[in-house]
Amino acid sequence: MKKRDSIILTDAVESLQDIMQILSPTQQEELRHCMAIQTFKKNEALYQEGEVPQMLHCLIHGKVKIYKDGISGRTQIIRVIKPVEYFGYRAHFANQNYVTSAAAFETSTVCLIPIEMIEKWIMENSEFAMFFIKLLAIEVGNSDQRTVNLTQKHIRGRLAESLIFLRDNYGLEEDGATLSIYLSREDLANMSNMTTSNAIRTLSAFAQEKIIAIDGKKIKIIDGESLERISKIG
Amino acid sequence: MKKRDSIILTDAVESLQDIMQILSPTQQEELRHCMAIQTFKKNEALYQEGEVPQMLHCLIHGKVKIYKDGISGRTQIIRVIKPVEYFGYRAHFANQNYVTSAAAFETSTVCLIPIEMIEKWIMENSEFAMFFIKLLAIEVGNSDQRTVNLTQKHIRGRLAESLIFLRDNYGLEEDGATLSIYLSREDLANMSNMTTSNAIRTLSAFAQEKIIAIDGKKIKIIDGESLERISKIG
DNA sequence: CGCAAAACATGCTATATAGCAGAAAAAAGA
DNA sequence: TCTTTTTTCTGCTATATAGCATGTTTTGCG
Repeated sequence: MKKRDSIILTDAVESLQDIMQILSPTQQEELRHCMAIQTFKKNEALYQEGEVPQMLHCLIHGKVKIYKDGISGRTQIIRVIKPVEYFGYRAHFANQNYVTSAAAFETSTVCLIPIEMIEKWIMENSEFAMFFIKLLAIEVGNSDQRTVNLTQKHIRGRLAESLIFLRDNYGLEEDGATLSIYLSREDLANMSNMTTSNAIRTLSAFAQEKIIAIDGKKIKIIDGESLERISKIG
Repeated sequence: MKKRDSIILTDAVESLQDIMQILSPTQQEELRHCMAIQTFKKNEALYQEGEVPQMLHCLIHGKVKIYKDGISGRTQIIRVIKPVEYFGYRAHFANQNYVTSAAAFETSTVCLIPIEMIEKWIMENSEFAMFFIKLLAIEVGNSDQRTVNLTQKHIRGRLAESLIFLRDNYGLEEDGATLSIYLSREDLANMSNMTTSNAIRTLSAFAQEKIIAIDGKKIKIIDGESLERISKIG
């Protein structure tokens, strides 16, 4: 058990290369001492809307969704996380409680770092500060783009876009065509701002048009160009 | 002319208090030397999607919209700026060209600061860095909330929300009821993710229900509570 | 393994919102 | 001031998408 933990920790430290490189030797040492590893099962919540943000999260293994529960039981998936990405720190810097929730799509390993330490290093280390400015700046741009896509594109365009995004973000399996993430129709709907029925229907339509092939939750992209075209024209 | 300019400059320096306070005396001096003032007429563009970001903008007087042109001629107003707020810097830190455009709702005075100077001061001054981390962190939260509101609320809810937002952001006139910003129905529609026709129709409906009173572009909020309720339930 | 629960599929209906046309009013410009 | 252009308004129609019901398949669990 002890051995297994330390292997995971070594793993984690390796994953944190991007910020490790920026930190000073002293800060690196501090990080090694304050970080913790936690594993979440499929569908388990990492944090929930309303809670006080205390940890910066860094995804080491697995897949995570960030979502908001909205009007009348509808959920919007705001962002999906892949290794190695940072999340769960924004609310702290905005002096807010979490306004989103996070849950694991599948078994996921997360490295947790106390947010006060992050803040401390930001104040000590301007490159470290710039690292987070960059992350946030990119995120604002993505969020604005998402707003326009979700509001202006039609159902087919939105679903096509989600499929393309999943391909580009999580990649494909060895066959070079099957999405390497297996989402429920509901999750796909919640990413694409539509009802589950419509996600099912539209997915079937794409399959009938030979743009994709579906085998349960497995989705194979057959005609990526058509998908791009559908996504682009809306 | 020279005198008028310097009065405006003094004005601007006063408006920049929040960042002036954070900067060191040397940096303050640098800021005074590199800043410029520019005035934009109603509907004039401050910058456009695709351009290279070179200046941080700070609105001194007036009202500005940040928007994105989307599918088939539709426009989404992403954010509206009031004095004294900073904008136009995000793209630089994300290493992108502008992905949004900015234009003046009405005659507006803007203070322009070279973005390289901002970056320099961020690297020199951790409090200054933290200032921008906070701005961006708040902006990501707003953007995520906007996504859910625009996608999940119905037309009445979205318009009600826009009206409330305009009241809270730009305030009311002396009568304590009239919005102090006069927007076209089209701008109102572009804020609320609907067609101009529907903005007009829904506005008329609100007027008929005695929730607001309309006199051309003047909008008077009569029943703020109803508006809040309509906005909340979607 | 067998059962219950969840997820998926399909068809039908209801409805919110877009789109368009034509007129009136307001604003801009000459 | 008169003319032209833009904006606002109203009504009608078209359509995209939600909502619901029902059956089937898959998944999870005791």
